[in-house]
Amino acid sequence: MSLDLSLSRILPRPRTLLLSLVLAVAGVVLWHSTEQQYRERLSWMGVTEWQQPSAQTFTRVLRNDGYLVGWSDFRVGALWASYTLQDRGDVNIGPRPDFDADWRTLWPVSTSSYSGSGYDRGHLAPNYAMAVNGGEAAQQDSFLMSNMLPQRPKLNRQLWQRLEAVVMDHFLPRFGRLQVITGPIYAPMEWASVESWTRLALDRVGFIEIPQSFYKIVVVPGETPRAVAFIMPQDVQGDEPLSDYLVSIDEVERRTGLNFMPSLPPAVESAWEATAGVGDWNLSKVSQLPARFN
DNA sequence: TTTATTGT
Repeated sequence: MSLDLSLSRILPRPRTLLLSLVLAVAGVVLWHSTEQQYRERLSWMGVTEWQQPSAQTFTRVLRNDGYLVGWSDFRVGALWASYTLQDRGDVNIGPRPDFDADWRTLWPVSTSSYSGSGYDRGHLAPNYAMAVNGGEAAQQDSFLMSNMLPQRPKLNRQLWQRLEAVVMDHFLPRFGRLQVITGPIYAPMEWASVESWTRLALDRVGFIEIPQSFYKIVVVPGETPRAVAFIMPQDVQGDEPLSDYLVSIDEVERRTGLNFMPSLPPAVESAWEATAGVGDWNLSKVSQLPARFN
């Protein structure tokens, strides 16, 4: 008896091969369209893009319960977090969960990576907003380390906390629905400067690059959408008026290189170009509200 | 605890 090792015995029959291919393609198409639907639900008018894509700007979109994160393997940190909020009235939220490592980042960012650094683990998509809007699963996901960036305590616990509280306590009840995009701004990289390289190599918490400042964009979806944006630096006292940090969305795009809400009609976008705070946000009323913690 | 770390 001889052993038949000819290819025809090993390879599937042409018909089987074709069927497998068709199923594989159908699977990919289905997965892609499902993933698109998830992403669109969490980001009104399109997922954040780069103005000029390059190897350095490579971003992976991590989908979570309640929010999306654009993860940069180059910075070892998120470049943006995006979520939509719906006013749900008074909701009791569960206890504050523990921080959790996220294996998808590939880089080892553990829950103790920030220890002794002098920086807080600052949420991009906030615990409270995620808990109210998306329930327990979203709240738990908001504690993934991929949703954290190094923030100075006075920024995280005071100025930034006040901004997050205003979004939930004033903007959301008033407008009913919001699109929020938030993330870091890094010092511009000058390729010819030794200082720039030194900072890139050393100004880190573990592997994570330390941002210079943070932005938050808040939009009321609609045909003539309102928009407001802030950029807040690391070094603040915490009790400054929020309105001191008002910027236009265009300014945030210039400083990040990102293109937010890429599907917006050009007319709407150009209306936002130079204006900080399109429409009335009643900032004078909320700008000086105190921090919850001191 | 609508933010967190430190230290016990």
